[in-house]
Amino acid sequence: MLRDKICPECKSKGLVQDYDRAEIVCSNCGLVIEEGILDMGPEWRAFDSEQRDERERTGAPMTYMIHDKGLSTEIDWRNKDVHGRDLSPRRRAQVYRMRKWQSRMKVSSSAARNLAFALTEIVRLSSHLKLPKNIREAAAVLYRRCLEEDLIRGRSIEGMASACLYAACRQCRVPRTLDEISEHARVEKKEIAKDYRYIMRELGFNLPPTNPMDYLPRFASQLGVSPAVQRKATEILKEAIDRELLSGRSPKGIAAASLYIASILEDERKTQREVSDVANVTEVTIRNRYKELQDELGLQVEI
DNA sequence: AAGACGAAAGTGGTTGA
DNA sequence: TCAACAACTTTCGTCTT
Repeated sequence: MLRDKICPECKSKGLVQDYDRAEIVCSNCGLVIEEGILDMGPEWRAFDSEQRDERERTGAPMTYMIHDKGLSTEIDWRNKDVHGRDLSPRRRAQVYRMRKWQSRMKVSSSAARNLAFALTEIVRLSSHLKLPKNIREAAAVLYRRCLEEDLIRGRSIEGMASACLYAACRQCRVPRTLDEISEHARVEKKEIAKDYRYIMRELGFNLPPTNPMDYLPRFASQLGVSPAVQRKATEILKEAIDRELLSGRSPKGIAAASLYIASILEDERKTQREVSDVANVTEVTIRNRYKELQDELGLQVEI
């Protein structure tokens, strides 16, 4: 399937995985398409068929997606042997013990599988979103807690993993919007939001609403404005927070509006369109917010 | 021509019965 | 579960630079 992909640079087919350097590269022009891929192959090498037989254990690694893969042992619940005869008391006690251990093993190994799968999803997402390591760690810790509290059952691992990452971003005050997360996630925004609320409720977390301030640095750099504008926007935001103008408004919109005003005040005017693009809100929202800010803070912004 | 403006209708999420 | 509601979006015509 990889070979059918077309290199965006030279338009030729033939992408290959370079496992030693964990990259997907074009065999024609050498363009690195993706870094940090995972090697799904066996970790040993065989130089002839004898070695292969010797080293092969249970075949190729199984996918984490499918529970069990039929590899685990089943112990019948009836106290009969293969001929249908009753077991001796001694034998029966043994079977009881085996059953008990069997079920314990199953629980722990399925939890481990679940965790392994969730962690790869968290790693995948956070590398797409270019999130720092500490956020990944925080998300992983959160997910482990969800597993311990048995919150995953009945929900999709992908959804819960994405929700944990979203929560970790907010905890660490490096907010990514739900839109940004769901753009790369394998589940819909709706589900992530639902799972997020669920996790917060069940774990007794009480994260404050996102502070518009946390969006400023990212928006400012995407907009390409000077630090002066960012500083000005911060001032405006502080003032707005003091006057409690934020309640009920989307943090993105407020962050965008303050940047817009700041850009005008600092003579680095950006259009509403440009600002709305980086913040992913409409121009109308920016207009409404900046009107409010202007009125309430008594700023005279000459257009 | 591009940007800003604002009205009006539509959308998705929250809240409270 | 449903309706009411506020915030936000979409769309579009008009005004300003």
